Amino acid sequence: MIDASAFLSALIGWYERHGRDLPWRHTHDPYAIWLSEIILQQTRIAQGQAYWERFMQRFPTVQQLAEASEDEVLKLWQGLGYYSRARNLHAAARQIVAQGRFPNTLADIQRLKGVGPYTASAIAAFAFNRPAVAIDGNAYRVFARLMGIHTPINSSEGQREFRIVGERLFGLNGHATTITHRGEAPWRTANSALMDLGATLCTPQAPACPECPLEDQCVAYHAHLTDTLPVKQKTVKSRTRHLAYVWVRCQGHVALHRRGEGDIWQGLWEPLVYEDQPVPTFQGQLTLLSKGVRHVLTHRVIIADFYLLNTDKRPATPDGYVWVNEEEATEYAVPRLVEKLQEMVERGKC
DNA sequence: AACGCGGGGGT
DNA sequence: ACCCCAGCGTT
Repeated sequence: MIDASAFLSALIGWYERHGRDLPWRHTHDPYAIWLSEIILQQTRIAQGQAYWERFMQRFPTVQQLAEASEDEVLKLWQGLGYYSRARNLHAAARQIVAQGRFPNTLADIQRLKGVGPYTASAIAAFAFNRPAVAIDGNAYRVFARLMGIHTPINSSEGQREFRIVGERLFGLNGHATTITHRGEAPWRTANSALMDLGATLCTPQAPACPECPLEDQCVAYHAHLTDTLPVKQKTVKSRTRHLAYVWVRCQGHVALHRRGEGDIWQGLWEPLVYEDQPVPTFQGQLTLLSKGVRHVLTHRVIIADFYLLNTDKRPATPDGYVWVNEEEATEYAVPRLVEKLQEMVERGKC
């Protein structure tokens, strides 16, 4: 079995030549790194990078983020999905400011809202170069293949097992390595290298094993198991929901409401909505803009009809709706699906 | 342990 | 159609 020193030196040697150059690797600012980690949870770099840059520009410091309203943070987050990340990000910013400084130990970092085992380890390593192993989807894949582990990576048992394996491969279990990188502890580099190896070589499909510095040691490579590992537990199948949105335009205003807890898109805004029931008759002119718009979430498929209602008299709306100036409607954070509706309404004007 | 939570890209 | 992505919080 490969030991920590051999693993780390192979990994770091490869990274010196083939590692990715990413903007948040040019700083050790824990705020910038924390922000990148939250944005990149379950999110590809290609999708998240522009958001990181916009957040850093609008909120250069954690104090400025803490002073913002939650609505502004949600608006800046719009389109990125998993909106609880944005709400937790904002809450954690206020935690950090209340504490007076950014937490700098693994345990204290993980007490921040929205920061779990992976993100805490990543911040500890990237910001503070602490001895930690950040096990994300890339690391799970590398470890499963390298060590031939069949335990499902998304099971409790798997999480425990892979953490133990990662700590052993990094030499964090009392058997300290003497590996260093540029005269410093190797943890920042080792974690970057592990992710880059998983993202660019040890890919889910068609891994580039001949280019891998760990090929000789890799159980999956020798046993032809790269198509089998890692193992994941079955996922729940998605269900279909039917929605009808009505963009109610009345004297330059439109009715919006904020979605509540216990459902998708919590905290985001949307126009008048009907679920599993017909759209009633209104005074004024009701136009069907689009029928059966398909919108896919992780465990939901949403089929939506879009309507535009032009009327001179405000129809009765359920509690919680507010009438906002139509030009200002774009200031509200909305789900991507509602953004599509807004685009159709806007196009219809021309 | 199981489930809910977005949106986008690749094959 | 299915998989995956720098996962976390709740039940």
